[in-house]
Amino acid sequence: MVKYYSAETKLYVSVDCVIFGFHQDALNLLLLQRKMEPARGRWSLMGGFVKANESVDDAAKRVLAELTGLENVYMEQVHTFGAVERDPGERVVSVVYYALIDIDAYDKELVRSHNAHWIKIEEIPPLIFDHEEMVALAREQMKQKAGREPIGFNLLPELFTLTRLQNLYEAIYGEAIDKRNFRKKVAEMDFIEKTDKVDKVSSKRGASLYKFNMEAYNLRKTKFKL
Amino acid sequence: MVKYYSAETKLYVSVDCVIFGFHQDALNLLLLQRKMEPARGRWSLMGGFVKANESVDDAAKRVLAELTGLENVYMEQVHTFGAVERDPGERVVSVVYYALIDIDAYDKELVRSHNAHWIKIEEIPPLIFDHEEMVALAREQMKQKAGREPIGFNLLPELFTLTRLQNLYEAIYGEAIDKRNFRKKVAEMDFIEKTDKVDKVSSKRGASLYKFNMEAYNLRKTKFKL
DNA sequence: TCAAAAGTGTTAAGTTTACACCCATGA
DNA sequence: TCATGGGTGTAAACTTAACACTTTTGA
Repeated sequence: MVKYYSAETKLYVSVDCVIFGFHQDALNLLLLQRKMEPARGRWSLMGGFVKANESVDDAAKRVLAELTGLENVYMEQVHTFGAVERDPGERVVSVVYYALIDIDAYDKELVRSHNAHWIKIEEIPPLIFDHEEMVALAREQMKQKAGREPIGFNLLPELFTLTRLQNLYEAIYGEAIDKRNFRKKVAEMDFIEKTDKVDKVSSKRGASLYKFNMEAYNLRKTKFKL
Repeated sequence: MVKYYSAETKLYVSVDCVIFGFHQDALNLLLLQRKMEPARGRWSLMGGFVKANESVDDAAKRVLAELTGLENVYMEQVHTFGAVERDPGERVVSVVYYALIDIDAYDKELVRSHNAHWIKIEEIPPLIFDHEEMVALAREQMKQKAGREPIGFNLLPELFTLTRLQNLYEAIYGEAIDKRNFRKKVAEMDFIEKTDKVDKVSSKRGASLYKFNMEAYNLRKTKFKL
């Protein structure tokens, strides 16, 4: 291969993942205590370096899979952090992604072996480097997107009650939502389908279980707004 | 310095700039015909490599200044493109930014010397690599942001008529706007200030010139929506 | 005198918000 | 039987959209 750019500098490129889960009516992040230098023992996002033969997106998927064992997870690129001194070890440019996962479906052994823990988003400890800024940006972007596109369902199991869906959106927005107004909107979105199954765990009376029908959503290019 | 990451691969990191201008009631992009390999002679965005001692943001500012002579330009990071084969020369990860500039205020000699030209956004020729995708993303992001924050003024000179401002937003949205509704909204934003100056160029009758008062906007944290 | 752009209010439609009670069930 | 969460409709406030004519002036 011809080397056109040989006069230029190469840099380390990493990915960092802001991994959202929904647990006990609160958003949680999967954070880990570093087992490597620099900053051993301190809290950080899950990250890793981009390799020569993989795309940046693939690196993010790989890093997420290394931690959770999950594939085909909903991920979005958030922002690239490129300050010279952001990593006190060496110069690293980091591309941040967020991932939305169903908190009941991941490889718990793998997560434990990485020294990772789910932490409520309001109780996040100080993070290394610029990771707090990454979290803040990812959270804001996820919030915006969740209001306009049906990505929140990635945080729920396939079947969910309307109360659970409402609690999810309350956690995302950080504010209470009126129950009747919320259900009115959901009722207008016919790709949020009522099943004939009933959840008897969360209440005595039982609540209908719903599911999100992605095909129906894509087909009719329906409006989404929650 | 301790080399923590020496087992990892380094990559070329570049920045590419989608440079918007507003000319003849249309959005324009500043594009150049490459004078270097690979893809010599074909149209592309202005780009450059990130150096070891500069942040990625600074690289974008430098690259923009190299082409236009302008500093303190409004810029936003858009997205990072990281496919392995995106640049057929060598592996390059590119961070894309957009810039909004007043099309009357730039160094025309510098632009000419780079073989760059303003091209109406509806008449953009085929671009190299993934640059068309970069333009599409930048345009969409700029459009979203322009509706919620007062960034459009960066595309205008300090003084402008309301008709010109409306034409700008029509170009950004790609659709006509009702004149009375538009002026009603503008009138409610007291940080868009009427001056006692009048523009006699665009009409015989003369139109009042307005200016955007950034301090007033920041101070009152006013709502913006156009 | 007329062409060309500036400027100006009102009404209808649609969207968003606020709000309170009955229902079904298991403990 | 009662405590708990499930489920339901309406009216007011606000926002957005549609729409047409008069004014000024230089050519």
